[in-house]
Amino acid sequence: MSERSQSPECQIRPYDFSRTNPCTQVLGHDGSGGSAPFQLPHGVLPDPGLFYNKAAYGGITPASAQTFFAFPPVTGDYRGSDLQAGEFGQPKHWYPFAAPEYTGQVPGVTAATQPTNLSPSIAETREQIKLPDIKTEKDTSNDYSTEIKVQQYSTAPASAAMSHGVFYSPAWNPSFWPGITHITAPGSSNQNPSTSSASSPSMSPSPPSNGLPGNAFFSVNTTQAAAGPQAQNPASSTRSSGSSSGGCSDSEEENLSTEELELFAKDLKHKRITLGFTQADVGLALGNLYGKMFSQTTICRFEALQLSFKNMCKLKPLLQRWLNEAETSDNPQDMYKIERVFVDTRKRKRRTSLEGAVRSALESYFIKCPKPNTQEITHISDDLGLERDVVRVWFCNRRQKGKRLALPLDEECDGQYYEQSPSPLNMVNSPISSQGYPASSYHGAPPPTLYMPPLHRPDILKQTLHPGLAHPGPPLSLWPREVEGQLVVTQCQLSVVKHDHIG
DNA sequence: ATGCATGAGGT
DNA sequence: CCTCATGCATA
Repeated sequence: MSERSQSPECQIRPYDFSRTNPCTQVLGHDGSGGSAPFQLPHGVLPDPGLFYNKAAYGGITPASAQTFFAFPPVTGDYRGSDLQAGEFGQPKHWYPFAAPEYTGQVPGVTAATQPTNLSPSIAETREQIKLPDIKTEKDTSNDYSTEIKVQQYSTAPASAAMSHGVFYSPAWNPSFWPGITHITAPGSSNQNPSTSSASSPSMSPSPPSNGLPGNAFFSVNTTQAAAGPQAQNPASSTRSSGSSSGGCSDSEEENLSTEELELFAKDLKHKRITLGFTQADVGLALGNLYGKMFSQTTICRFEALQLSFKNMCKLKPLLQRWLNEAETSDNPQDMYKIERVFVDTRKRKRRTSLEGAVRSALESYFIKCPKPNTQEITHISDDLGLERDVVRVWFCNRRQKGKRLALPLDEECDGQYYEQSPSPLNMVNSPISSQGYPASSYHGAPPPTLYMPPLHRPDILKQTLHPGLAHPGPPLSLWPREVEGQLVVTQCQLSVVKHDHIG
């Protein structure tokens, strides 16, 4: 139970950065590098093994790197190949009534009824929910093809029914939020929007002993109406810088301040733990209560304030309600008694595990150019021996991460992303109103005009760059100049060059 | 807790 | 091809 063991506030604050300009630091390396600042990433990290003990990898030397992905255009769809095999991070049974497994233990829990002693039971539950690992990327390191043999968890043949996709409660359609207005759940139809919290059907209704929570959950859909109000569709949301109106239209709160969110997140975590729930439990509970479930990841990120402001606003109301109910309920357990959701059967691409050196290289590239164009991506991918898509996705994620971490809640550092800035190195002070938190407005934070590559946090930096690379040692790879003789004279590169001189 | 991935919705 | 929300898988 890792969860419960940690202190309510041991969470990390993603947004406490040092004022140091990472750019400067990093770039400083270039400068020090003198005339050879632009070595190719792999050149800079000749032997990953030196940095990481994972020598097992055999190191990704330029040479090996190329063969690293010898496989053909895997680009294809990873899914579909075995629609019915299923992915199995979790059991896929979903029973209209409680699933045997659950019922088995739930009763006990239900009977127990002591919020604080749920742990054991819950633990069990989770045990069951979680399934044995399936495979490790490392095992199959160079061979995607092998993945095809996938798992054969025979559980639910239901797969046929749904080609793929995650299934929320049967009655739910994914579109949930957008136009909740009047969805009618197959099973039930009693809506009572108004009393969202107090009357949540799933709260404690389920007969303690019998362990047939299923029913209770079905009615859940009703609540949906309640949860629905904020049916602002993500797309249209305006959340403009104003923040107040945009993202969260839920009747509950609109003018969430970063501070409020921060407090709430903390409160949530604390209470959640106190009540004996894990993040995953909460995610499931939300599904039971409001129809839309969330993963442990999301809950985790919420608590850690690692979601965009808009996203935080959107989720807060739900979590708030959950919290309210959880606190009031006699049987908080009911809230997490899950209705097992079908795990989608899509075949997900095997997660690429980027080796440390490669990651560092990417990081370096990122610093130089957070938004590489197609050509650049291609170059990078070639250079590192990665699939283009992997690189592309990496950058996407990197940017996203940057936004999440760089300016979450922390008033101080709002909006300075790389956002479009032609030259990240120019530290453009873009008024981005994209995903971050409402700028200033809240605490009159003076926006530091820094290029804030998400790495401005020492800790992050460290973890991202890895031990051996965090200091002015080996110049991190930078945009290669020897660009296979041509192309890539992009803004990014230009900026790099420019900066180079600076250094 | 976080890295990589997916997919919807937008240019 | 991007952003954004989100989640599986893994460290």
